[in-house]
Amino acid sequence: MPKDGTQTRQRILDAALELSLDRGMAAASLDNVIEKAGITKGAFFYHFKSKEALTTELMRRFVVEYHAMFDDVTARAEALSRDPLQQVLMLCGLTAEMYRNPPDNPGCIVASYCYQGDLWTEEARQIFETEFMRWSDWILRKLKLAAKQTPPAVKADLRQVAEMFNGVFEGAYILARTHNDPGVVSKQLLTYRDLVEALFKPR
Amino acid sequence: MPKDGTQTRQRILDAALELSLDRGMAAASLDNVIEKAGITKGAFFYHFKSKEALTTELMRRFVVEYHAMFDDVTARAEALSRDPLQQVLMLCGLTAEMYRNPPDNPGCIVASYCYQGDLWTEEARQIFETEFMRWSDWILRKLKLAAKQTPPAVKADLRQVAEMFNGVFEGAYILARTHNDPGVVSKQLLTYRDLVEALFKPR
DNA sequence: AGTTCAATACCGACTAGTTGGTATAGTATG
DNA sequence: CATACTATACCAACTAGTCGGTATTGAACT
Repeated sequence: MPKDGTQTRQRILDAALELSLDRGMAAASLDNVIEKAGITKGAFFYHFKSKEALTTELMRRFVVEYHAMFDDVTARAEALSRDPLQQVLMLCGLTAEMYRNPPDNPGCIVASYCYQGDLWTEEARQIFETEFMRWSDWILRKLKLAAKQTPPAVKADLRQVAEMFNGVFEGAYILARTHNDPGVVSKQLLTYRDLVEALFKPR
Repeated sequence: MPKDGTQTRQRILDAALELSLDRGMAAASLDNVIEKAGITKGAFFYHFKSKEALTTELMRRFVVEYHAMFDDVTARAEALSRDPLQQVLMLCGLTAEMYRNPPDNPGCIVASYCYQGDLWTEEARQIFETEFMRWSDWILRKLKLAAKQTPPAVKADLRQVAEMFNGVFEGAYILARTHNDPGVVSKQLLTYRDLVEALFKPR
């Protein structure tokens, strides 16, 4: 049986993720990655054929994880209630719950990558768009069902309301950095939930 | 008439802003800036003593402009209505109006800078935080007045609702990039307005 | 009027160090 | 014995920043 290299590979990806959220992969050098991962140049190029290969792999890993989180959270929300509005509110609550003990400097690689010039390829864009739409499409479907039960308090573009989930999420990461308070991520998510609830409050 | 260097200085700043929003200043090289500004190395270092000086100056210029925008928009909102809730709704509407014809690839240097490692100094953080709070504090003050007139439809943290304005704003820039649609910035701002309106809809 | 002078605005070659990437020889591990 | 590395040397391109020089200007002096 050959030596297991998956650990080293993960270490490289973890280091790259950290650097992505700190300074962005365009500004991070391979030496930075190598040092943080505690390996050598040879090991790096054994696992990745180029820096670009690393960045795309990092993106893919994020999508897989985020996708799994979506499956988990939506499944739990749908199991907890039959009411579509309640399901949306729970999606927000459950996601917020995951950020109750946030990392020191929370961030999202989508936000990082989209300000990274050449790294922000059309392919990367589409992958992230697809992932975002998985969330917003689910929310939109539920909101439309909710609107049938209770007409919204004001006329609002439900698609934009649904997409705002992702927007608030990404925006909250930025607020977390400007206010130096990782806690705002969950607080913003919960406040978004409250606003959606208000929109569908019977009158 | 003496030779005017302020034009060149502006060209450098404009080029740096564009590069900031494209790939971030940490990844942008001075050669990039120089080429985009159509000048030479000598000219650059005549106007700025270092790359860091450029980035801080860029930040300062942004704050001055954003500050002016705040003064303008809040003054107009307060002139158009005496009702605090209406003033908040108008702030959103007027800001959204400014993004009806958005640039090709809208972005914010706050979002860019906070993922720029060393460039994201404590000083920069505080400057941006102060600027964000100017907006959210104004909104919060108005929302508290509105809450006295009409109790909110749901119990919500008004401070978080106020801060969400900045969050939605920044988040919308990211959505604009992932969806490749500059129009979402104004749409998100208007949707935030609708949600705030729903929160204070009399029942 | 012409000459001198200094300040401003700018040019572009140069340097020391860093970048992503290659190469190669050797070592440890299952 | 293949896999998974370490260590080191190397490369061309690029990095931020320096430096000596130059062109243009207005004002002071003759």
